Amino acid sequence: MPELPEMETYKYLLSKELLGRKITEVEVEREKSLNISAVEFSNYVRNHTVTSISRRAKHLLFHLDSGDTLLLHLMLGGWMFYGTEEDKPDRTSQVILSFGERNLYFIGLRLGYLHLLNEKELHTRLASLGPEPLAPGMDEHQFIHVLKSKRGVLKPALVDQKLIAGIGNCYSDEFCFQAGILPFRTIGDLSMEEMNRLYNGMQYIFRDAMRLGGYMESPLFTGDTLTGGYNDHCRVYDRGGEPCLQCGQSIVQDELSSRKVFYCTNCQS
DNA sequence: AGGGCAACCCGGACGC
DNA sequence: TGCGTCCGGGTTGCCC
Repeated sequence: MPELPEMETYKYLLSKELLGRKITEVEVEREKSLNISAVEFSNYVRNHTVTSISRRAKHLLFHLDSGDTLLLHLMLGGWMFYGTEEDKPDRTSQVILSFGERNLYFIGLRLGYLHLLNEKELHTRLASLGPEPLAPGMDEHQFIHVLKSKRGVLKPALVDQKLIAGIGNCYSDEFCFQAGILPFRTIGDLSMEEMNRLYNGMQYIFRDAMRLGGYMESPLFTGDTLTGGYNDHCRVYDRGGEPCLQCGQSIVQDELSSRKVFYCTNCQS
């Protein structure tokens, strides 16, 4: 669900709102979303200031002036809303952080979580993640090097967070479509030219999706026109049975290592 | 090493 | 309207 471009959009918009602001109140509706008790969590977080917000893979990191970090993973279907009590969408939230009048609502955290970690714990938690797909060092040579370090089927490799971190079910299909490669191809069978196309597809799709605000369905706040701008731009994901926007042939919905997968057999080979 | 799979979790969509 | 049922899906860990 929320993947790199969606979290990057959250980071961009929330940074503008929250940097230097103090968390005035904490409300925990669902203790399981935390790694410590609700009382401890509140005591450690309340009256601390958000000094910066960063992203690592599909995680969002709220750095506090205490030196601790709130590590957020939205997993499936998690999302956020920032606004007043009246603006709040009619959904149950698991955690609410108040910044004076306005609140940051964490909604739809099922397997998702908001964990309070010190520097060491944070480092340990993120240690197994692979490199960022958009890091400066991730040029085509590095990408191909990383990809070829794994054998097996392409799509499972693309969504493997230990290999490259931040790609999920939707964008892996979009990269493959952009590159004209079927997602169930084997990595070892890909030519250099195809791997280059995959790299360029990843760069293009991710940058385009970030520019347009990702595919989250709900706005982050009232009047937010950025979030979700990419909703109608997916060309294969969740378009099973619909015509391919490039050739008109029906998009195939299939299953690959117990994941949904979408592709066009005419445009991809 | 890679593939397969169960477990985790529960709001909300859907059916009757 | 109201209640019961079941789905979704990233991640981890285990087994083969």
